[in-house]
Amino acid sequence: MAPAVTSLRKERDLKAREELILDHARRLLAEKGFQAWNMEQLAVAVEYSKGTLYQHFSSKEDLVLAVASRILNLRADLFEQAASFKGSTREQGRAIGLASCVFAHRHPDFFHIEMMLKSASFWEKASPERKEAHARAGARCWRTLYNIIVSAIALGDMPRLPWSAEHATMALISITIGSHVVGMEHNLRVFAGIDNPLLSVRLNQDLVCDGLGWKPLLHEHNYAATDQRIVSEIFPDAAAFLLPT
Amino acid sequence: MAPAVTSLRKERDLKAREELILDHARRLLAEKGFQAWNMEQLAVAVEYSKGTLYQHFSSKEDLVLAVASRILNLRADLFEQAASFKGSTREQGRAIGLASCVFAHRHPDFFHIEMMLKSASFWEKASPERKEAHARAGARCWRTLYNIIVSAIALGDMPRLPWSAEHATMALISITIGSHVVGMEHNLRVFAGIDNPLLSVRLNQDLVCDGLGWKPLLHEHNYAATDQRIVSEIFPDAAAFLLPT
DNA sequence: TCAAGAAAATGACCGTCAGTCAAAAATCCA
DNA sequence: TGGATTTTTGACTGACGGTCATTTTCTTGA
Repeated sequence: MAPAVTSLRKERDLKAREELILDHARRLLAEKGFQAWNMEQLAVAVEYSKGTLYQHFSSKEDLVLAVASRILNLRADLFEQAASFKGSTREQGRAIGLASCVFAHRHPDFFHIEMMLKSASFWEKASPERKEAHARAGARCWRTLYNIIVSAIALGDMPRLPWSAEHATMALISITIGSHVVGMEHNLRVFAGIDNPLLSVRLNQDLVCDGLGWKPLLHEHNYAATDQRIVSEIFPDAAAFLLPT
Repeated sequence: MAPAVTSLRKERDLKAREELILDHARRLLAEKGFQAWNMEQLAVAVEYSKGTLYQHFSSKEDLVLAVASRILNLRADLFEQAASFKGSTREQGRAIGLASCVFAHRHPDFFHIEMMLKSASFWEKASPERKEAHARAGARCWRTLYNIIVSAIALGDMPRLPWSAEHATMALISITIGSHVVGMEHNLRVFAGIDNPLLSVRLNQDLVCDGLGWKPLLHEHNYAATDQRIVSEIFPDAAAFLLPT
């Protein structure tokens, strides 16, 4: 058996190489999508052979899922930062809404990867460990919003009925995902005369929050001021596209 | 030059063969998804050669897009039927909401095809004609809902501000698509304890309609009775899964 | 320092499949 | 009927994901 000190270094090296592979894979995904590159090209880029790639990932899909999970964790990070905003529960919910826009702006390529994950035979080609890791990352996002909504109900900011906290969470996630999907659709944007898709996402989130009766309602509070605070306190570098000029 | 009568028959035969191909392709898509069948298998199924398939469709993606457009037109048919419901504008909107559920129930496999269309390099492999046909089918769905919302605003059922009819349409489409996407996500369903995804779709649609201030609001009207009427008058065979037992 | 054994890296090779095209078959027309 | 035209065919090509026998590198103990 190998000395513990040696095997630890090896493990570290292995982890570093995996990161290297993921970095390059992510770049290729952003630049070319899924089809327009192959494992040989990735191998050349990272300066290892194809066989070595397959020691880290069981398939191309498995690799892409790993990239997706890493980016999804970045989203969860943003959500958790947003949730730390000091204000009413609805303001905290709004901060998460802004976080989803910051994320979309920082990772515009991720949208297509996410759509890919929902389609096709992606999941049956991925390894169980990666699937679980992805589920965990998704759960982080879910939980962050869910906790705020539970607080909102407990504090009386949101009426108890007729929706459970779980369903309110799902509604907000649904409108956010749906708005992003529709916002990417070129034709619909033309029909609806939408030039700033992220603005539509936020308007739609407001709509659902009001529909849920989440107080203070849109017309009861100056949310433009809230947005100012959220941006300056949490996403200072995102002011350019989140706040009206 | 060939006689007109002959070339007409040929055109008809060609069209019939295209339908045959589309029927079988659709079956394969429903049974196996996109990857797990190939053009050779389809050729055997329709009893023509692979080369003949490529006289109708420029690529596998082109063929799948044609299938998708055909199904999307079926959805537009349902929407137009729903829009003919006699009632308030919000009731008509609700009828379209139910139509989207009827569609999801009749074509459960279509969801994955639609997601595929949003991802990857699908569009660059499809022919311009098929892309345009698909855009037309999408526009039919959009327009049906849009017209009702324009009426709603004109009649004062929906406040003029702060959302345009276009944006209200987009919001309802977004919540519908988003709810379907989330409803398909197994993990989220477990988290949220959702056993009937279609019910969530409808609840979320209600949420947005209320958020839009579309009168009569949910608590101002007995929509269970409306649902009864919509189902009996427009979707009589869908009572089993649309109405509470 | 070295040799033997263990572990890791490699890339030639395999099977599959979308898409092509020259040859064959079918159809048309004078 | 036979030659010209159109349509159909399926063998072939190139590309790619994935494998595994061979080679290279590293570890260990004397």
